[in-house]
Amino acid sequence: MIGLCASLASAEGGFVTTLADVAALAGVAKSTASRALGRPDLVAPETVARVRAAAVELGFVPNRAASHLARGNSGIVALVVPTLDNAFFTPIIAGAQVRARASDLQLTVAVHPLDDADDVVDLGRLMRQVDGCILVAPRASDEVVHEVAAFGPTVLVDREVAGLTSLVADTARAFADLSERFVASGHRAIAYLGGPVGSWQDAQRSAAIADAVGDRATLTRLGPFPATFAAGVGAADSVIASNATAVVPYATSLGLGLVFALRARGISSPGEIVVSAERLVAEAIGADEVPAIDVDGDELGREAMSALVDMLASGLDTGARRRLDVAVHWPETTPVV
Amino acid sequence: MIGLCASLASAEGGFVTTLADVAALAGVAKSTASRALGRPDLVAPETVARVRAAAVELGFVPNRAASHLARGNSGIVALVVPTLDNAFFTPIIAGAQVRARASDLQLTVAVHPLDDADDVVDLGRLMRQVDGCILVAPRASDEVVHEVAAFGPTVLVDREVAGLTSLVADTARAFADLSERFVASGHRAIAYLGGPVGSWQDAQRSAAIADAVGDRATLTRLGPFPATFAAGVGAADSVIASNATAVVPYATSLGLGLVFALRARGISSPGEIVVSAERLVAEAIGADEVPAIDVDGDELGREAMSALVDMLASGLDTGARRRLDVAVHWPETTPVV
DNA sequence: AGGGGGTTTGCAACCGGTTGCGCAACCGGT
DNA sequence: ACCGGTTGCGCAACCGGTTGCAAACCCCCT
Repeated sequence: MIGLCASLASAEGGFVTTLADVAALAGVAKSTASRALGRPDLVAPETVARVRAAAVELGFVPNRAASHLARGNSGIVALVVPTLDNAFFTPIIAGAQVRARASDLQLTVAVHPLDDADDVVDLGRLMRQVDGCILVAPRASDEVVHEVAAFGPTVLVDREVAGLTSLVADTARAFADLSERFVASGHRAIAYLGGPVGSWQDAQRSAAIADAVGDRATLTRLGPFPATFAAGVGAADSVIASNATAVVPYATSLGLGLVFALRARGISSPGEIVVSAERLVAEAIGADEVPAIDVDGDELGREAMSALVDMLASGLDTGARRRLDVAVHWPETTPVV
Repeated sequence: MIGLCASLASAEGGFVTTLADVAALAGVAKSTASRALGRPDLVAPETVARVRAAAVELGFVPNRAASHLARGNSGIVALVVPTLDNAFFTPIIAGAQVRARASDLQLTVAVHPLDDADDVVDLGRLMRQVDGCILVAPRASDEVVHEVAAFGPTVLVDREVAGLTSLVADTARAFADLSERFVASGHRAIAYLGGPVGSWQDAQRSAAIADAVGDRATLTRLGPFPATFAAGVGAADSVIASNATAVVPYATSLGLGLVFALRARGISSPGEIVVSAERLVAEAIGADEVPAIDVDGDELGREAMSALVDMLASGLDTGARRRLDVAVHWPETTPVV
């Protein structure tokens, strides 16, 4: 802890050791100590060793504020998510957090739906304070995304926009895979529960499924629906009306709601209607026989942060687009028509 | 954004304005400008106005690193949670985040189960870098909590330890309330699904329920259980064996698992067995007739951060314990025995 | 022996707010 | 008009790393 008032400082052991102390103990100049710790390649190995030993002995912890002031950066990166109420985002945060700490960066999580262009002003203020940003903005318009990205180094997550570096979970591919298998195991009527209006992923997934199914089965696209449990419950009737025997829901919560509502109507799932799910939910439902996808949100966050760190280190934004595989779990016991 | 390399800086409008610029424009010394902005009571009102105007005109954003360096603090507070996989913690994070930003503090979320004394060392390193800490450590031992708190200003959440400032949701009180009402509406066999070993809240809740029920009904305490869906499923048999007509589960996920398993066995809930729930889950189950509690995690986080901010500002740790009311939702339609 | 190139190290000037101290102007009171 | 007491403001010294620049030194080659 730093700079506490007396009553609080009492909890604190002793004084803060500075780089100057380390340098003194090692018998070198402050500058040499700094380089020995930060860029050892510029200093004689023997000196590096001495300085390191001194640092360890004194329990030296560099003062971030001083470092950032001198380097002219903030050491903070922002992670912008639309909401915390969706279980899809929290693992991303956790993953990004871990990777950020590994690179000694502070992560600041900003909750911003960004569905409204006004938010950009707010966000702009925040962005002036950070070195870079990971943007999870599934529903923002391309323009808004561009505006935000213009503030500085930005990595987009789960969404692609021309010219910007992005990292997406290839859920569309996984959904295509699922529908393909549904068709292959005899299903002739498939329904896709579409996601929220304007969702980039929804467009991708919808297209991928249509492509995969082709004319080998009828595909009913329902929606758009918000990614909520309630919406899933509400979708049950249209699903039944569609006569689909297999359903691929846009989101976890949507599917869970549907399964719930179907069961309430006496329709077993899996059984009469197979609803694909997300791995964790499949486990929760207690059903091993549910086809499921497994998006590794943690990896998504980690890799996005990696990309941002690289960007910050190299100083250039390659605009690269990367897609992460999404595992598909296809149980032996999946009902066949 | 600060300090970008050329290719990235291109995205950036112009130069960073410093306090010196503001001072120059206002025609005062840097020191006066600093005071005008930070401690207006020390400066002539007319001067304050001029400086403020200059600051606005130049779009001045103070450099945090410089400020922290000069003041000798870090502007960072840590929020330690045992895991992110539990929906109980995320609203706390969100609430704390909001309040922290309002006080211009960075929040760094550290995931630390703290069930192992070794973690303290890790955490110690982190704590040297921050101004204070909010600790959510439901299962850590009192000793470990004390050790962590010794690092600096600390606010405990959802747990009380002698001598430390804490803020808890009075779930125990709510649980007592629930059991009381169960008894009043005729239930004569009540079960409590206990939480994880060593949980402070579990001890509180268990005791509060026992106290509330007294000898007016039989109370079966089951557990300990981890706060997971699976554990809830697994608890179904013992619940049935207990002949309880009303169940109060320690945690949301535990109750959800139980309801699921009961339904799978053809036992309706609510109906034959009433399982109390958490408001959001009750909604999800689609059952308005479920007695539910409503812990405002957001408020918990917000108020905890408030307490920490006060502590930091005043410089003294009062060791105050505060309890937040937990709302109890008791539907008209709750089954009566 | 003299000179070139490379490495190692120290000096000192930053980075941009904050704050102790001192000077000056201004107050009402005698 | 003189004086102790405010009040308002500026000077300059910090806070603690970082880095450009140049000095000192090494090895090797001509």
